[in-house]
Amino acid sequence: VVSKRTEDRQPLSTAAIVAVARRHLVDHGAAGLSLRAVARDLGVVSSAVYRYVATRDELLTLLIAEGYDALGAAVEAGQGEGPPRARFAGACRAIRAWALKNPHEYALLFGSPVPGYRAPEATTNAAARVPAVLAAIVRDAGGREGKGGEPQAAAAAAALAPAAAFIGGGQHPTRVLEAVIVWAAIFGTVSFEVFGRFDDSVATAPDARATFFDACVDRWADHLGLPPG
Amino acid sequence: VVSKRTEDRQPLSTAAIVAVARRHLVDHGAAGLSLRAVARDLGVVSSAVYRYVATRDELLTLLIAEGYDALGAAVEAGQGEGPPRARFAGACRAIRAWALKNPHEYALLFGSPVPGYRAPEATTNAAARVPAVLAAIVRDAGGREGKGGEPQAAAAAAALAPAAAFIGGGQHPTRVLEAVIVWAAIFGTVSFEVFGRFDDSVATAPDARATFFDACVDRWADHLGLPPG
DNA sequence: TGTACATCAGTGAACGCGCGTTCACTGATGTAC
DNA sequence: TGTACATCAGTGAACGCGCGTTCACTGATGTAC
Repeated sequence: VVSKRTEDRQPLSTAAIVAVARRHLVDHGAAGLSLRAVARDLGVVSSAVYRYVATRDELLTLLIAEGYDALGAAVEAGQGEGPPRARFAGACRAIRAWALKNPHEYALLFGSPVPGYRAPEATTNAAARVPAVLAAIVRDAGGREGKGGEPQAAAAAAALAPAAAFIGGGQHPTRVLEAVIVWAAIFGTVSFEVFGRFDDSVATAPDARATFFDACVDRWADHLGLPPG
Repeated sequence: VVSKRTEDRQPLSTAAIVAVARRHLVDHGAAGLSLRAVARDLGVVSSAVYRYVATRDELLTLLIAEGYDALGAAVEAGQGEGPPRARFAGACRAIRAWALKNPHEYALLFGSPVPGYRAPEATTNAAARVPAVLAAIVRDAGGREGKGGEPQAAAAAAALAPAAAFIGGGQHPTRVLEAVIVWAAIFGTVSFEVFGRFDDSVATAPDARATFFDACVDRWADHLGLPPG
C-alpha cells in the first residue's frame, strides 16, 4: 500500500526543503526551526532530509543566504534608474517592503544573532548586496558641501577607513560618516516597525506608516547631502 | 545524608532565579532558556522553581522587565545634569555602554521578538523609561529653527500624533519627526554594533568604536537641532 | 528484446537527550497553648 | 519549659513530548550487454 502523500508528492529537493523551512520560520522563529517538522510537512520521513541537507545548521545557512539574496535582488530592482535621490528612496522603500512582507525572514537576517551559530562566508557576499547599492548611490551623488560635523567626522575617519574603502571614490569623511549613520538608521527604523516598537508612537494605519517612512527617507537623503529632486 | 549543595545553598527566591536565568541567556539566548537548567544551576530540583515562578513565560517576563529597568536606570543616571546636548550625549553613551556590557539581555529587549510571546503591560512601563529621557531632552531644548524637511514633516504629522503627545509641549512637527528618527537611529546603531554588523565597515578596536559612536551622537544632536555646547 | 546489475531516493526503527509541568510526599521550622 | 500542630520550601518520580542524528534496509529506476 502506497500512501496518497507519496503519490502526490513532488520529488524532494534542497529547494523544496528550504521553501518549507521558510514557512516554518513564521510559526516558531529561527530557534524553533526543526528538521523533523520540515520533513513532516513534506510528507517524508525525517531521515530523508539528510540526503539533501547535512545538518540543521546547514539548513539555517541556506535560509539566511536565500534571504540576503532575495532582499538584495529586491533592493537592486527597487532603486530604479533615476537621480541618486530617487534611487535612494526606491532602495529604502524596497528594504521596508521586503521586510514587511517577510518579517520572519527579516528577523532571521537582522534580529538577534542565533546563539551558537556562526555565518559562513557564503552568506556574507549575499549580505553585502544592499550595502553595495547604498554605496553606489553615495558614490554617484558626487561632492558634498560642508554642513557641520566636520571635526567629528575627521576624528572618526580612521575608524571608518573600512567603510570608506567599501564606498570607494575617495569620499569626504563627513560623507562616509553620514553614509554609515544612515545605513544603520534605515535598518533601525525598519526593525522598529517590523518588531512593533513604533506601535505607541506612530499611527498604525498602513498609509500612516508609509507616510512616516517616506518622511524618514527624505530626511536621510538630506543628511546624506543628496541633491534634491 | 544531606548533599553539600543543600547546605551551602542560599535560600531560593525569585530574585535568585532571575539572576541565574540572566546568566543563562548568555549561552543559549531567550529561546533556549530552560527552567530545568536554571534549577540545576541553583542546585535545586526543577519543580522547586515553580513555587516562585508560575511558568517559563513568566520568567521571561521577569527578565524583560528587569532588563528595561536596568537600562532605564542606567540612561537616567547617564544623562547627568547639563545642557540638553550634554544630556543627550550622556544618555546615548549610557545606552551603548549598557548594551555592550549586557549584549544578551539587550538582544532579548531589542532583537527579534520571541515567537509566541506577548509582553504584558508590566514591561511596557519599564520600556518607556528611555524614550521618556529622550523626550524630556527634546522638550527642554526648546524651539527649533527650520532646517528643511518641513513639508515631509507636515505630511507625517498625523502619523506622528502619538509621538507628539508623548513628547509633549507642542513641538514643531519637524522636531517630532526628527526625534523619532533619531530614537530609531540610536537603537539601530547600537544594535548593529552589538550584533556585529559593523565588523566590515568600522574598525573593531574599542576606542575606534567609541570615537565613531561619539561622532554619530554629535550628528544626531545636530539633526535634532540641539544647541551646541 | 530481454536479462543482470548498480544506483540511490526514501523508509522505519532506534539512540539518547532535554524539555515543561504535575503531584503526592517529606521534613524542618515556627507558633499556640 | 515542653508538647502538639500547622505551615510551607523543597523532593523525587512521573507524564508525554519533540528533537537531531544514525543506520541497515527496500524497492523503483535506469543502464550495460
